[in-house]
Amino acid sequence: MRVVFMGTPEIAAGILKTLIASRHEVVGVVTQPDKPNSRGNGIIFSDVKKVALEHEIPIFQPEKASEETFVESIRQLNPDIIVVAAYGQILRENILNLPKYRCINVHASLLPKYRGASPIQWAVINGEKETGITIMYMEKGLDTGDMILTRRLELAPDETAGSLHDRLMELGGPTLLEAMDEIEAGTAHPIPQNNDEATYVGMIKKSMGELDFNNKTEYLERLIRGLIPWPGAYTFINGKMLKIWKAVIPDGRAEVPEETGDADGCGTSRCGTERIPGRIFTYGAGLYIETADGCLELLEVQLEGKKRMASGDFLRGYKLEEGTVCGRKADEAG
RNA sequence: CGCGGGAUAGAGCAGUCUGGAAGCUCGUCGGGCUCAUAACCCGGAGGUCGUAGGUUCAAAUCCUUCUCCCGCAA
Repeated sequence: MRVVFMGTPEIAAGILKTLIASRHEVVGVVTQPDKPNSRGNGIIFSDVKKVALEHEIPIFQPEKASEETFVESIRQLNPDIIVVAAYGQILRENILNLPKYRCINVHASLLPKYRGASPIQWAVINGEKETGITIMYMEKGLDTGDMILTRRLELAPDETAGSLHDRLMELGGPTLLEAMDEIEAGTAHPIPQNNDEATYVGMIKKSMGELDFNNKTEYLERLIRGLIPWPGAYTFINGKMLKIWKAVIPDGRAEVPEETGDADGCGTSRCGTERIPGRIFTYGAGLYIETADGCLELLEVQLEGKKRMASGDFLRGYKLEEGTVCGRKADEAG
């Protein structure tokens, strides 16, 4: 089939690669406009654009995908189908109804759950046991179209959004090709989504990564995994940002053994009786931080301006004073 | 030219302001001690102080250039 592909980030780029390697002909690629580089000068291309450049496929970067001039240029490519994966813009009917086989979408969740922009992260944060890829027809609503194909995937106990992203990216390509085969052969049997079971997730914001240690250990540990590699979970230590790249629940326990002398849930006797969420301390060779109901062991951290490193390395160079409490540097303003 | 931090032994850092013998905590190697240990003791190896120039009797340190890494803001 003649395919126009629309997508932007890495997961879309991975699916595009699979598509290019298949028997289908990718006649055009649509991606978000270039953005200024994060630091210094220059601009940065989307991952999808890089792949398209490598394979010398025509690239379109409209500010708005509903622009009539853009729609017309897609029409002239005469695609049989348009494949969309994490493009980042809402498509209107002037695009949706353009190709013979319409537009299909690769979505990284088991719809109707986790409709929206960040299904991968939330699957991790919510501690889901499984997630997957759904291929569906697109319609006007947000991720509401009829489902063509679903593939499931089990989450590992230490799954991060990054690792899950990679696995879903691998799963997404073949699933897409399979669905396209069915569509072309006329054997696809799209089934409508049960809207009553639908859930929505919005875009991940940077501020979501600021840890509130008044939460439970279990939740914090999942949140940290769900925000890797972006934006990353963080707190503040002595006014400086401390990113937490990897943390575990000590001994796999989150519950506080009550009325014991060392009731901190870590099996340590360091916390004493008074609980101060956010207090950071060392015990043996480990680095820990207190939460509402126990403590987290920090394994990999990154101080503002530094590289990420194992907590042991961090401790070797950082003068950690006893009783230091991490958290917002609120009182500095006065 | 958006703001800022950084580059010193395999790792993490101090030393730079106030120029004057290359240090610390670990790791590593060898030896010792112990029923035992993330234990302790003794000893060793390992660095053109990111690059290129300049100032100076003397530069990790002061001046200039370049490269690379990172945080923030977008």
